[in-house]
Amino acid sequence: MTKYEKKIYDIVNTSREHMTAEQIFDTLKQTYPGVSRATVYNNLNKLCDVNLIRRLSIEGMIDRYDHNARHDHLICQKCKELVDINLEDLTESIKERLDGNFLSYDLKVFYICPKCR
Amino acid sequence: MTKYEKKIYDIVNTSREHMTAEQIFDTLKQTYPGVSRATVYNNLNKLCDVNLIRRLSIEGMIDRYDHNARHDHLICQKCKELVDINLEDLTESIKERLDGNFLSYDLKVFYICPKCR
DNA sequence: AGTATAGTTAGAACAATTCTAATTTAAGGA
DNA sequence: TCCTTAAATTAGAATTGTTCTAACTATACT
Repeated sequence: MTKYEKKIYDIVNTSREHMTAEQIFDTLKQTYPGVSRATVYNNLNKLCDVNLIRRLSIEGMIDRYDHNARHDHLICQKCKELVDINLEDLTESIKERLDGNFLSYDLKVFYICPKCR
Repeated sequence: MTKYEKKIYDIVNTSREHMTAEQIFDTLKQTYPGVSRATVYNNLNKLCDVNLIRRLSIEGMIDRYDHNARHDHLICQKCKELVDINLEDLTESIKERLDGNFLSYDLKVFYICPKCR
């Protein structure tokens, strides 16, 4: 792991804020002012490929990056606010269904948040 | 519903192929050669807003549009091939958890497809 | 018919991400 | 330590899916 890869991994894992690439870029600049956007994207892609972090693609919003501990997401359909939620772990039941042939899953729940109701 | 809205709805509902906006545009041109891309996007957005169709945002691929009957998706992490799958319906258990405050959910399962194994 | 409203159009604009080619850094011998 | 090669990083151009804009058209309602 290069210093950038490590630092980006740390930023994503420490934050509980579902950061965008741009926010990660800004944060990284505090430590390495000369860093380039391309480095951020390169390393984010690398980290996602090896499943060290998780990319969140949600309709109508740009990609966000999240730590990889098992959890689900709750998204307000109006304001798009995104919060963590822990629903029942489906790993075993999906594994069974797919004959063990399974990598990960991603569960998003849409609702209207208290503020928007 | 305008003729375009209706036709776009039909195209998405008839296809079992998770079409992109561009593919829908091409198909629509067969019936209405003069149609504009903006019309396709406008109507797709409208149809998604009222939940008549479903937008699929999956990391690393462009948005696709799908009929809205309850089903889940299986995605190959290598080749990104996308297929339908029907896993256990989580609606009731999520509703319970959120005190009825719930719109819909979206479950994606990542695996390596037979071709890529 | 006349007027307001909604829908459509072409293409410019935008923004997130990827690409490119040059440069820098790191790693592993000799 | 120096040399060589591979890997990582850089700046900014390019790409691309999508939205925006302003003009135009169709539709619906008095």
